[in-house]
Amino acid sequence: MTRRPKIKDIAERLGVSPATVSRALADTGLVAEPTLSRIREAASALNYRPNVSARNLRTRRSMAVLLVVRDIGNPFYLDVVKGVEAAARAAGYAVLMGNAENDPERETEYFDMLRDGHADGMILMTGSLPSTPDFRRHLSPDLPVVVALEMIEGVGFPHVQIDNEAAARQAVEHLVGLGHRRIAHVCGPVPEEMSVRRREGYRAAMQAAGLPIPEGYEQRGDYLLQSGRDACRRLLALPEPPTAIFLANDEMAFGAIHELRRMGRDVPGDVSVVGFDDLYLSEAFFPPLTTVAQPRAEIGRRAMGMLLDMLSGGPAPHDPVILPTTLKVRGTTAAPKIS
Amino acid sequence: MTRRPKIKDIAERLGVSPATVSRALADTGLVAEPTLSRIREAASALNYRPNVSARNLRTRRSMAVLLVVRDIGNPFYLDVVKGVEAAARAAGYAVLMGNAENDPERETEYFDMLRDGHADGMILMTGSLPSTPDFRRHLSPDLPVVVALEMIEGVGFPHVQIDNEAAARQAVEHLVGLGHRRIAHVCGPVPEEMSVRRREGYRAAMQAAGLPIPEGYEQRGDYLLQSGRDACRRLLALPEPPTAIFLANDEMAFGAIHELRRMGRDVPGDVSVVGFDDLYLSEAFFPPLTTVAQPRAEIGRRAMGMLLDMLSGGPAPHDPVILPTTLKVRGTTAAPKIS
DNA sequence: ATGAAAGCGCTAACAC
DNA sequence: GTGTTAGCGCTTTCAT
Repeated sequence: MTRRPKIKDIAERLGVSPATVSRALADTGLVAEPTLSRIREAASALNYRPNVSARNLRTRRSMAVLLVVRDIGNPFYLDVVKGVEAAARAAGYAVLMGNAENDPERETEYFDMLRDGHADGMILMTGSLPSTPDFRRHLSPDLPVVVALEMIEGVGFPHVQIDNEAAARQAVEHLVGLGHRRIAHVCGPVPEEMSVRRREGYRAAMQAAGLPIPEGYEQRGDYLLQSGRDACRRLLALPEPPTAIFLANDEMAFGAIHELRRMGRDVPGDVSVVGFDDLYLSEAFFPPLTTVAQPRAEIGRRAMGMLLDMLSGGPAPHDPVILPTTLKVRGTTAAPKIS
Repeated sequence: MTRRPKIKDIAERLGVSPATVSRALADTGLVAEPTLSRIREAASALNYRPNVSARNLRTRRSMAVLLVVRDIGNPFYLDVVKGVEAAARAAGYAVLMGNAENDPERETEYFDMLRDGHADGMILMTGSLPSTPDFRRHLSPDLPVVVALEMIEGVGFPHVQIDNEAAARQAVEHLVGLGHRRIAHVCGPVPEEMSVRRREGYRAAMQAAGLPIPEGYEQRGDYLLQSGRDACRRLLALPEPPTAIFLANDEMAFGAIHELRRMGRDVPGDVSVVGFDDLYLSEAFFPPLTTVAQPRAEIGRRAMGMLLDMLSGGPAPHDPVILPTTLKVRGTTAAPKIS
């Protein structure tokens, strides 16, 4: 036997029909005992494996899902991907990797992959959708798509996410609670929804505490290390520099801490720093970073769970699933010096 | 039109044969101009996309590759995955995610996925293979499999990797060059090949420098943060504690630095630390970590490139591809205090 | 409980 | 340059 065995081979060997072999191997419970065992043994002996293309063609399903992230190289996604993978695996689905790189054209391609049968469903972790009319025309809210981490408004896909605004607010309240009054914020690339929400949380907390947001206290970043550094430098150059900085993600927070240190400031002695995301190893930094943790693996699992429900004919949930965040108070925040 | 269009629909609409449509859409250059354009336009108007299951069944290829890592949650793989994804994408291949979790059974499943047509080839980044006789029996060296990062001996798969021993040796030589004589090592989970090689590099460098390796100077770790901490504590409890520690990866190095700081030791003032891998953000630590960088994205690209060559009928390269590493001298290493 | 037959949608021989 | 035909390997009516 040099050729890969197919169902027909087993069937002929055993003098049964291909249909029976298929039924036996699929555990349908429709095949009676003497035959069942013989088929299983023969399949095992021949080291038979069903051809997935043939099966997919026939069943019109691929038993695969497509996971599309903004940047596969960003550690931020590690746990989410892990959660998705685990849930998919448990349900017998394979996971295809999608890397959008913030490129609308690529995103379109992933939607195409969905349509052409590469995958049965898609989990989208990009903050936006291509805006070409051609794309919009073919967009339907009952595509098997779940949006996770990010928000995409106006297309009716189910979401699983956190309350970014409330979480940011909590982070700033922590600083306020420590006695800080001069608190600055470095936001992400507004007007992206996530960046806006985190900034809104900052503003809400400041207002609730009756604190002003002086000119220059809101700096714009892009979630990368260098932008944290740059924003920090600008903040320290202010006539009244802040005693605390809340940055919209951990990576920028590391950049800021670096810059502070380079300029001879102690963290948290001179300036407190709070991040957002609780990256892998954020706790291992020195000092360990105070930050907002989101349940990333759980987000991945839930997103996959929702997708699986939709794929098995369930209705697309209309309300977004909001998962709780945790403020991790660690070593980069302290009371301000008496001034 | 409510149903998904198929080739036949286009063919009938245009009064040509399905074969012609297929050829036109596949850019075979076999269809002449009046027809060609009409077909393209019709396909575009109908928003036609070929069904991949049908195509895969017919062509006996899936145009997908399987990427299997030890732990998808480990940041170590980020750039490798990115490199693989980029190369695969450029060649028109999709990437399926495999997460072995050090479980031989799972690994077997991924080999099965290869056989059953889920993917045309596989990139393996696990250090070992299942050892069950059943698995070994069906193992052939001309499976389209490339091993990256790790080494798997005795099965004849092509490899792309770094010279772990030479790289480790270089790291230790750096410490020797700074004047250190009491240099300890925290290795990975020996007897895994990678851990062994890095340890051999340490030993070779010590021997070449005429330095002894006192009892207890070789500690065993498991590449995780906590084991770096623990090993460090044991090293400091030695009668003659080391002035420098070379750890087999960055994560353990962070653990060690943490522990050193907790015990009031300055890095690099009291103890120098060198890691291995140059993790994402290792440079952002304080002090920035001195470590060995390997060209991870390039490893991914090359592995994928080799796999593509094999898939297009090229011979499996017999000699492993060895990519160069770089010692990144940063802030955690300095000359020892005069003692 | 099993078999016969059809067909999923595509591409590749082979004709013309 | 285009059409005809067959068939990839499987699952699923429908019949018995």
